[in-house]
Amino acid sequence: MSLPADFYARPVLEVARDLIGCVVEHRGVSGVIVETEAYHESEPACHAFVGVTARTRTLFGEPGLAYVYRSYGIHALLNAVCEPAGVGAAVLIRALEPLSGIEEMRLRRGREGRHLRDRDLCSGPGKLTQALGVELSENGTSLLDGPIAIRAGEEGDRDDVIGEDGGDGQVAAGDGGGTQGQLVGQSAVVAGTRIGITKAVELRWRFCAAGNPYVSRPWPPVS
DNA sequence: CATGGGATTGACT
DNA sequence: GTCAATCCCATGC
Repeated sequence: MSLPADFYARPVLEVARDLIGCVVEHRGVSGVIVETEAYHESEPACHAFVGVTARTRTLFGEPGLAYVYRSYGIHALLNAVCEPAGVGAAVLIRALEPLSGIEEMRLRRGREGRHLRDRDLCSGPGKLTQALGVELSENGTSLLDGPIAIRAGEEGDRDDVIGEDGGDGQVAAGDGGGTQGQLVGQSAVVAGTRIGITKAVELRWRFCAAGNPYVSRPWPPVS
């Protein structure tokens, strides 16, 4: 069962957090979402910041649509459109923990895929679309009953978010740094700053499964 | 119509 | 650590 439209028709930050632990399936392979980022029309890092254009049309569409666009002229990046229709917002899927069809993922990752560890197959937004076989032409398709499916994970509630704070941008002081890798079941989620953007860099709108080795980059940063 | 800048990755020094 | 690849489209003249 795919997640319903109501799931996506909520504030994009909630959806981004709740998608951690959910499962994406496409063309015979699947993986658990371990990293997401939220984007909203109210902040300049979001494509929808400029309003409705040919490029951003999907972003302003129905919640539960797939927004797929080309990044750096090379990669396809996969997003889930959120909030009510008319509001430009989406969650970028940034990393997966491969679940099924791993050999197929290796093939789709090309020559190099054969030599990769499982943890490197989907550890980035461009890598996972290649491993899943997601293409630009799937922009605007439905995540509810289209070619790309997202369903709830096996785990139950995952309400506790580590690292959220009063909004002053400080990282919650890492409890000595040594316990970051301790999993509290699968439910712990850490919030941090988004990657690869130049605007609104201070917003901590990135969410990762705490201590999960399949994320694109660790949080907190290893400086 | 010309230009510039990416929500990245992999190869290379 | 640096850097090129590559293309869509928003912006400005």
